[in-house]
Amino acid sequence: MPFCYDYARPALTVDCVVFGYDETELKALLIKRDLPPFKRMWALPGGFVRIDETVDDAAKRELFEETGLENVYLEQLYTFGDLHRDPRERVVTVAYFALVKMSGHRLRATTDAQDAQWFPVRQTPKLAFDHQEILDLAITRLKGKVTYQPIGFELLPTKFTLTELQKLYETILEATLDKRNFRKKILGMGLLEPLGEYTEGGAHRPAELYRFNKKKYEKLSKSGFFFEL
Amino acid sequence: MPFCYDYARPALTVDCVVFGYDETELKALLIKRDLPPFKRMWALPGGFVRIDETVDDAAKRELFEETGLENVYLEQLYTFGDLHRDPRERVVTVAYFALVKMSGHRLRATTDAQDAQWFPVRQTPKLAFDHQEILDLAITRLKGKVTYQPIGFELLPTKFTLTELQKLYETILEATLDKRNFRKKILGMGLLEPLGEYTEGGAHRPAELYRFNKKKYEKLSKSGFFFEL
DNA sequence: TCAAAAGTGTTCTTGATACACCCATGC
DNA sequence: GCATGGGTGTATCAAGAACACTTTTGA
Repeated sequence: MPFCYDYARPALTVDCVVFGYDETELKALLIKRDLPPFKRMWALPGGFVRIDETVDDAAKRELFEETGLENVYLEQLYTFGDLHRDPRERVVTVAYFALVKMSGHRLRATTDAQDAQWFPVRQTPKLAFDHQEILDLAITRLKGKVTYQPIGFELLPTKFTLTELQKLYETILEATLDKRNFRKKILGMGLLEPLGEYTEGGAHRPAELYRFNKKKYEKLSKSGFFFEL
Repeated sequence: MPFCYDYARPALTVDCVVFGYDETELKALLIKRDLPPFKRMWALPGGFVRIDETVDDAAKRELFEETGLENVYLEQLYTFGDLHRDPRERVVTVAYFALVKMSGHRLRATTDAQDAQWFPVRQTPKLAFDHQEILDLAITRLKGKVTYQPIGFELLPTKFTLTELQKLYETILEATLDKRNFRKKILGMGLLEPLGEYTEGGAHRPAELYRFNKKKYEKLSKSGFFFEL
């Protein structure tokens, strides 16, 4: 059933930059488009916002439909409203970025997507629409945010070693960090719980596993505590 | 000429939180609505995004049409996409915030607005739609941003004294600052040019006037300089 | 016994904070 | 000459940066 309006209105979509981390590299999840325009080209997962769902819900739904991911960290990034982003017609998109624990989620390609794959964020194929611009902004935002909000943990398994955590930060920040200073600072916040469990299997001393105490962070946060790396 | 679509699409609007500063207080510009819904209630200036203009342009246009302001600092804030923001129909709005030099602009109420007026940001009347939520987010953002980007100058006249600048920061941050430390830091960046001109008319020693050197900031910025208060 | 990563403290340097008096003007 | 806001420097303190060796394990 078609709908009619007095004035033409832009279409509204959502697109998600999904970040994952696989022990050495920061990756973004892309889907291969199954439909025109840009058929068979790689793009960010996304799609139209329905009339009866919030924009946030649309982002969650599209993410799930196109990649099978759910219950992930999702945050609004920016709204892209240039005129010719989409060759078909006027489309405004609200971009989101998501952080997922790669180890804990299984991908599946579904609706509208032939395929879904992880790419190193700095070595992606040519992307459809203005998705490269969106990806670049998401990387910048992640880089900026990770030092003053404890969102890095969303990219790691629940249990992790301090070295893994440090490598993650080094990867995102594209910088190297001093091991002792890093540990001093992060442990000094008192947000990491040592588990008394250790990695096994390396030809070297086992590393202790830690867990991020989110509840404690939220409590401290309310009483003025400020996470900063 | 009406337009038809296979699926109903949300309407898309822009809304602007316009900040001004009048020597003692941070203010927001509101308009009194001339049309339903919420007729005769105060609201943020804004309106529908046209099919042939970018979202940024829509924000500029609405700001100009409803308040007469142009050439002001304007930045995208957040997109609000809940279901029942507007009682008429589904409307998603892209919110912006603007910073204006109150002294240098004359207001005028025009299209869709009976009246436009400045209100202290923490003492606004009840607002239409979810505009209070938008205003609150804008205040938070301004507060967060002003310490690490030199946007405060957009709220002051081109020539200002250090005391005026300090008062501005104190107002936005809702905190008091130490005079000597403030001056040391801000002058230490080398972005303020002393003009050798002085205020006149007070029953006290005249204060030197300064100007913010935006070009110098942009140049330094590219070579890694980071503004921080 | 060797290789490989884990773990651990101290010194130095830098930037943040705290603080009080003299100056120029108008009335 | 006094009231008002403008302008200035130093000493202390806290946090960030730099830096090297010992421990534990598997092969």
